Amino acid sequence: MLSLKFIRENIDKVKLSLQHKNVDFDLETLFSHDDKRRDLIQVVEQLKSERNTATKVIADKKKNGEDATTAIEKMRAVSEKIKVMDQDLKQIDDQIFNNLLFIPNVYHDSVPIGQTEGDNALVREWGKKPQFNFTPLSHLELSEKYNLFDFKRATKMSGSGFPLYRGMGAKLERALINFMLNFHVEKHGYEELFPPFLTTREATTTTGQLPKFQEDMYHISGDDLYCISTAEVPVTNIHRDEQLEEENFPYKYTAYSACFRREAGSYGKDTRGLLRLHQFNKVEMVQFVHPDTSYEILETLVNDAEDILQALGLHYKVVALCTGDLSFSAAKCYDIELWAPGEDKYLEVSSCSNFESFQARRGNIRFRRSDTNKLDFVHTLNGSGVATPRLMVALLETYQKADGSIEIPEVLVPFMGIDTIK
RNA sequence: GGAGAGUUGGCAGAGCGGUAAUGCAGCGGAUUGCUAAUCCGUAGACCCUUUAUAGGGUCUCAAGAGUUCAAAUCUCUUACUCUCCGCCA
Repeated sequence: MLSLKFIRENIDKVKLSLQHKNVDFDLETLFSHDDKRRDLIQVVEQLKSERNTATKVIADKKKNGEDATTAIEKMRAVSEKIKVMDQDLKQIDDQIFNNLLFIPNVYHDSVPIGQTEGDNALVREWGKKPQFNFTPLSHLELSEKYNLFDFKRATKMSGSGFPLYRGMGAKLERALINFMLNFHVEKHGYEELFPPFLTTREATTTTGQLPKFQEDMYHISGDDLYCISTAEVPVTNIHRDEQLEEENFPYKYTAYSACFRREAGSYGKDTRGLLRLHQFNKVEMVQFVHPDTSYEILETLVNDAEDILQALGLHYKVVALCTGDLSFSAAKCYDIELWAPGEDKYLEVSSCSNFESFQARRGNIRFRRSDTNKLDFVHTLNGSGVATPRLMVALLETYQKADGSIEIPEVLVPFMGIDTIK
């Protein structure tokens, strides 16, 4: 969420961001609500001030055994007025707050301008596309061979879009999760968390999934809980309504979670196998940092995700999202795309974003600045490190051999106990 | 699911209709050869005035609603915490 003050002071920036994110929003109405609110506050506070003085007078009179009836009668009318005005004020406050929740974050100056995916900027590539002296199979064909995934039977359980991993497929999935968690903890200094997978409406609003993207979330109506679409939701809320210590920056957390997405509106896109799912596994990194350093840290966060892919020896590219492709809450975002030889395309496996104070404001996550001694909002960052389904696809397709076997990358062998699937 | 107790400032803890004691910690200041001790100040959100410094006001005792001239205090609803019982991987 942006503050009204920020919006008023950076109106051009906000308008541009609305335009690039294709959001239709009436700022003028918002401002007029705010003006009305200020007027109301002035009047009602004047009345309250009167009441507070009168109340002391009444108390004194009663103490001295004098008659206070006239004063009480007078205050009765004032109190009635205050009551009505307070209700009006609350209504307008709610209205303003609810409007603010629908304004997207503004983008950072370094974000490339553009409308669609095609306008994203290539930042760097690592490794090369592997060469095969045979036609590489897709992950689905490999799965058929080794019975790694069972989509057909999964349908009996949950309908389409929910993967069932079997045998070596299940073990490899577990190995990937364990490998990534260990890596971030041991090599990158994150604290490991294992969070709840259902979150409250309030927690889900902090990170920006609600209220705007309600239709993308699975919702448990009986308890008003939401199935998390990423571990970002519970993990970011670990410090909601807290004041963090400046000397402890950056706060670094990594967490595995299952992720649930309804993917409303994307039917028919990438429906093959593991490419787009309603439930998948992901290891996430979340950081709470000092505002002055958040953009430097974003770079290191991307590197942390890249380290995983380098350790696994997979070719990828890093892309800076353009203004039009940027998500609602992000000020800047890098995507990492893995090469999948069997699919013959790059697959997005990670998004690393700086949200600046957008989420911190919604979740009231602050710290006291030593330079000004004032409270300020922290910056939050998060990145996938990384999502497993497409990682699994790229891995299987990259490491397949001419004899039909699949090599296990060295770093995963301790977790798998074997070095080849055959 | 049932019964009971509780939720007050960073922490501890009083107040139970007249508008938040006190202690500890942190921070700032004073004093002081140094340290310690002592003393003073000390929150946040919002609104107004002001070029600024600064000043004034309103609100905040888990959240919301109600009673009242006046609510931390009384009533109702909700959330959370603890204890016991039941159920349960």
